[in-house]
Amino acid sequence: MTELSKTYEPQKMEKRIYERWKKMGYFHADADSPKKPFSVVMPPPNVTGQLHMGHALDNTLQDALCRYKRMQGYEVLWQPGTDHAAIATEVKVIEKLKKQGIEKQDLGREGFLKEAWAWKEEYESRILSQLETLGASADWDRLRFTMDEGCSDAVTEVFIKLYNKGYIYKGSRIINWCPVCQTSISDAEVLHEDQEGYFWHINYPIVGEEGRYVEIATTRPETMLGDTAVAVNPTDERYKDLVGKMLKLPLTDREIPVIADEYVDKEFGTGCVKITPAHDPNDFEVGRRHDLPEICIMHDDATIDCPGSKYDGMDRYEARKAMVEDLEKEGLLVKVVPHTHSVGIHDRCRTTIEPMIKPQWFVRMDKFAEDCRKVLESGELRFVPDNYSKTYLNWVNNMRDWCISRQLWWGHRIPAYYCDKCGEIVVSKEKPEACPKCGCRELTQDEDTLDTWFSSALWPFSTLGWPKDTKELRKFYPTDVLVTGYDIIFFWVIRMVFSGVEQTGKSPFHTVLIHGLVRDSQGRKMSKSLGNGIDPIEVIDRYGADALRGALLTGNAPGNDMRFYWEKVENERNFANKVWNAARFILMNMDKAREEYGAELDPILRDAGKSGERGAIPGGMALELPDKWILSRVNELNEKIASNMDAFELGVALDNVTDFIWDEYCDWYIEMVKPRLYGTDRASKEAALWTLKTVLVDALKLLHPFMPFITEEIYDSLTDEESIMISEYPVRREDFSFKKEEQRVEHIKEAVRAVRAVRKEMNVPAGKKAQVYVLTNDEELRSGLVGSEDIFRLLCGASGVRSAGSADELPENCVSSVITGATIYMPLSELVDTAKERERLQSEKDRLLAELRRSEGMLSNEKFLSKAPAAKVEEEKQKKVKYEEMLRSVEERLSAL
RNA sequence: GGGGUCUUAGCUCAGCUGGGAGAGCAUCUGCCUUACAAGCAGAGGGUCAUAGGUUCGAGCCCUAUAGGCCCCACCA
Repeated sequence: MTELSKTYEPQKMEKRIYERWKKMGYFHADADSPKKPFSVVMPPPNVTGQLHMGHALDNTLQDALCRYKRMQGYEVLWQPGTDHAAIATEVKVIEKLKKQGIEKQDLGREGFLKEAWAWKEEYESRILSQLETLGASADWDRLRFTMDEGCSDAVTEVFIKLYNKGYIYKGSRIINWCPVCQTSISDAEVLHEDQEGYFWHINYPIVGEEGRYVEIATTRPETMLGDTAVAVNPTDERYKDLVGKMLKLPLTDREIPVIADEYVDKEFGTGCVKITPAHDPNDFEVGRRHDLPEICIMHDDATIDCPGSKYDGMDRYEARKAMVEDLEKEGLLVKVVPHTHSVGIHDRCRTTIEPMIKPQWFVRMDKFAEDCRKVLESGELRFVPDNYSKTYLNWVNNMRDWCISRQLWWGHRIPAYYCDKCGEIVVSKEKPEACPKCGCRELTQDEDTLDTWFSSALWPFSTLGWPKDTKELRKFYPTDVLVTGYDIIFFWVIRMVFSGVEQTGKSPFHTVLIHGLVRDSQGRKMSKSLGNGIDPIEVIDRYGADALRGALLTGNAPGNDMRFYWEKVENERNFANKVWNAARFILMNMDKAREEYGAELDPILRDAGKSGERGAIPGGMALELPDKWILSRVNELNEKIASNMDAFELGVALDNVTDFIWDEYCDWYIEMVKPRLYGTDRASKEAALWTLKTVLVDALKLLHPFMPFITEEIYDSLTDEESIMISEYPVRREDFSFKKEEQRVEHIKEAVRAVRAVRKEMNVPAGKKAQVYVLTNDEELRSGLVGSEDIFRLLCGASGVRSAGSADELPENCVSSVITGATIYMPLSELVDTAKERERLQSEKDRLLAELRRSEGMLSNEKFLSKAPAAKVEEEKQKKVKYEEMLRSVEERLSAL
């Protein structure tokens, strides 16, 4: 047990608590445990980066789920790890070396990799410690890295299997080339951006027909050096006679044919398209159909590769300018029309992609797309919220072969070897002794590495030891929930799904919980270039991890974007402070009671809040009305929160817990109980203290998945248990259900609110006490209200509560308020303003009349009576009776004035 | 071009299978009441984008329209 400090200072406790959890081994998952498993793999953060708001949200969600399941008695595995982030890391290391005046090539492959590993060690530890600051309860003993030995084995294994089954092939295709990163990238890594550009209309002279031209339009004139044809639509009457003729390609001495192809849109541009098979994906297809030569005219850095030409060596844009000028000089430039078109850029460095033909490795997608569809349709895989199934299918239905080779050093090297003599390809784990075809003993490994996502695709099972048959795999695979943002459904989720199905026969998880982006307060994406990102660690330093977690989860629906507001964090911190002070209040009063009654009280208070029999209401405990009310309320809450959690409505769950603690527990229950704590009735005091503790313990447990630190700190002070992290999640229990009392207290609350409102409206000074009279026919209600005199004294400045049998028994000049089943009167003669009072009653009357009209309208509608459910009709009838009664009271009161 | 999604109080957003419009912040008015001013109490504020339809009943379901956002797509 620790003493609670006077003020809530998260900075002083969070680290200490986290270290203790770690030391106690609470995060560790035991593969031999008999408990039911619950497993989640952490989306591995890149070793290049640091924690941003997206990570904070993603990991808070996972942590909340894991903590919840752990308390419910599951053997929880939250599998953490990091990703080598091939391109991103390689680029960063290159930049770092450049600053030291070193080029990547100078170091050679081995030397460069050494630098990269050093980088990884440094940045990995940084992001991991940031996750700890957030409170992540991941099993750090099982930390993995996409390039560690086991994960690398899995990568090789999968590559070889897929190759042998024919799902991986090598071929010369047109791929996306990044001239800055100097590597191929997959379609998924290309962003399309609309850019302002031009249409250059150029005349290509027809050979042998002096003065006749074909006018083509292009957005990229520099590629004409690689043109090997001009295409027209076969049905285009305008150009029918041209098909088969040759054109002189300007700025060169080459001649190219006019061909006919369906691909050409007659309506667009001039209807004539220059075909550059080596630098445009569509032209590539056309070229293959017509068996055209593929002339590559660019180096890897996007400078022109055209020996003998004046443009050789120029940058692509420099060449464009020079060529346009030359065309103009030759009189071949017809016109220049402004035109916005979509340009492909690399998502990492935003460089304009250059389509190039290169020999690359690909994964065939048709079968895997089918696998992806199947697991969704069978229900083996589902998305929360469900509408992301559509996004997923949309992707799956449009999948093209996946280019997996990268011209990088940092990554998994492709396990393919080439015979130096005959060129035979051998795919194998180890370098073969000799070429199986020609027997040559000289073989060279492929220089390329694999796309980062190739290894992350295996993450759910490679981290559990696959391809070995480990007990971890048997216990925790397939995993339960994958938590991630909608932005990487394609990059990652889909690839994990088909990899899992292919390698293990199962979807790697049954539920994908999708969350949105954390945006800035103006709704913009947080980004480095805008400089509008907010560092989660800074938020934690100022307000604590609990407050940040609360701010990220509260009121947020799955799949929706959210905005970050400091005010939200502040509000969560205020809530934490509220909980803190409520706990202090209870501890204080328990201490006082102990001083008063000695250790006799201990057995009762010790067991309050325990689960099962020990926490049951002690025999002889004199629970009072408010005690039963709050016990009943928390009992219902326990059930409600669990069902919210099970439905992944974490935002709603947190809101409900917050409302309960702040409003019902603090503002009502604690206030109602104060007179008893300050009084001398021992039995009453005991009941109050027992209830205060019991309810607080349950509420803390419900709150723990969201705010782990503060709940642990208080739990530690309040109970003799080891840790809230391993305590039992509260469940509904019959002995805490008090339906009738719940209703009674709701009436008292209504009465208290009515008295407060009237006093406020009448400007009754806060200190002035006034008698409260209750007029009602409801015997039970009367005794309930009169019996709660103390509550009224404390909560709404009443000097007492008396019952009046009839209006005659009331003092002169009362102010009144009609509530459900009763009218409340206060003799405030010197303050009563009859006109004002009449006005208030009149508006109350109008409100009731409107309610009655609505109610009567429904009840006189025969269709409603015949078609609506009986319970609904009955409910409406009761409302009508209630309103009629209230209306009568208001009218009586009006006529009395 | 295809697909998705949103439009609810001044602002940011909840509103789960259709059954009397909610929260936080902001605003206004009182309170330093011995757990908490990082607090308490009270109040104002919405034709739920528009138009139709289904239904006894629509913020919620269907159709169309307007506007916003996102994703995908090879139109030179």
